Amino acid sequence: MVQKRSKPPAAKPEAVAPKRRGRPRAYQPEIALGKALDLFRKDGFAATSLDDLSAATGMNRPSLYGAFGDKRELYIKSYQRYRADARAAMVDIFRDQLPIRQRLERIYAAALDIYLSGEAGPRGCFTVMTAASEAVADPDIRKLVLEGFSELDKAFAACFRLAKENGELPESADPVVLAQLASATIHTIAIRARAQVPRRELEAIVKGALDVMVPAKP
Amino acid sequence: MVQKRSKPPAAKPEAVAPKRRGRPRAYQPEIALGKALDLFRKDGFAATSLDDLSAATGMNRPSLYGAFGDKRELYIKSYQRYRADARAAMVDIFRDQLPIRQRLERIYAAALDIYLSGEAGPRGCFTVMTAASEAVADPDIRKLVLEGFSELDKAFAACFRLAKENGELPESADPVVLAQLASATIHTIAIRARAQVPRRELEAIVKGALDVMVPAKP
DNA sequence: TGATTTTTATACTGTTCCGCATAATATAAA
DNA sequence: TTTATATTATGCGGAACAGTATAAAAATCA
Repeated sequence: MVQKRSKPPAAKPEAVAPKRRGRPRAYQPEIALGKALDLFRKDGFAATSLDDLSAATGMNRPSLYGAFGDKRELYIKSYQRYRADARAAMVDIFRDQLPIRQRLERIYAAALDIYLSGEAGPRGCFTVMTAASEAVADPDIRKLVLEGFSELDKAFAACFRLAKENGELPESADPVVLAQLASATIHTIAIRARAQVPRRELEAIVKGALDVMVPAKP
Repeated sequence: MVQKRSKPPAAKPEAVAPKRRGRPRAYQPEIALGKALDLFRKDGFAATSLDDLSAATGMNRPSLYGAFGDKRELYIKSYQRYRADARAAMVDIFRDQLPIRQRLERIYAAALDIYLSGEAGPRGCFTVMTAASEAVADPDIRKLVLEGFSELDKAFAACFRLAKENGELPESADPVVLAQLASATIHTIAIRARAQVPRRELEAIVKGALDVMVPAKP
């Protein structure tokens, strides 16, 4: 692929009106992908049919194929969108300068918001759902899921490492071990959320875990 | 249902040869249920067809229906069998008198044996899998899953309570909070196992969690 | 032997599924 | 206008699916 097309003189970076050639799209890819993600999060891969996806996105099946590929590719793109959304919801918390306890509290609150959202009941964590289903037989999907786990572990470890440098944690604290506990807490509330354990109980689990991981401030 | 049948004088408790009336069964229900469980654990409810189940159990579909009911009932019976098996694998560990650290080590080792078993790769925890899929839309199944979570939480809490009584834990230790952490550790290794994280890494997670939950013995 | 009972074996029904082929439609370029 | 292009709309085809109806088989009982 040397030239993008024939004309566009490689000038403006696709400003506002790309002036596409044929019949205009009747859908917005980002919105449609969001709808697909909603469905997949609710019902999982196997129980979500292309007809369901077609109805939810407002796109008919050929358009779905044209835009996203087959069902598996759409699932993968939905999952990547989920990860991007989750990252976006967390990035401020990881960037702001905060005491470790507060930072963790905000992370878990944001996680619970994600896990408990959904019109037809809480939907849990899509990474966990995918690990429990498609990741077993599909190596590509498995790789993404492992990335998801690893990303979270590393983010938590960075938090604890920073807190230790700031003297918020005892010298004996091991950031990696604490990060694994923090991830485990994420996983347990994600799973329980999906079984419709009420938010109050999940918050109690988080509080108990925090009291063990970081010194509570009285 | 007043009388069981017509003849059997309510004497012997079904010794060995019940002398059933019609054509003898070509299958053993317990073995068939085990095969069904194996399949469900591997592929989940939606991705397991009755043809698959028929092939795995050696029973044709009408026999499956006669013995276990429809697919959903078979899934529920498989899940209950899973719980019974898991309980049986753990009961000794909970009964024996052991230092808390050793007891937990044995529990996690047994759990990993369950989660990592499977000819076609590790299959994780069926309770977690079910929570992630069927428990959302099916209240009966959800109830079973919540029971499963609760049973584990309570068993762990009993362990920690006993350890505290024995002076193995500081007075400040909260058995319920520790139990939630212990369950969280179960959940995280169950999920990661399903994504084929190697046993060594899972054991490292367990060790880290144990070092936080109970004093390591040097 | 013949009747009864229980299970197995075969095959059918209607539905749902995924993916695609074909045709219609709406835009830009010539 | 005409042509080229990109999308939408309709619907087909073959496979897989869950559940069941019907008939054959294998045992006990009379």
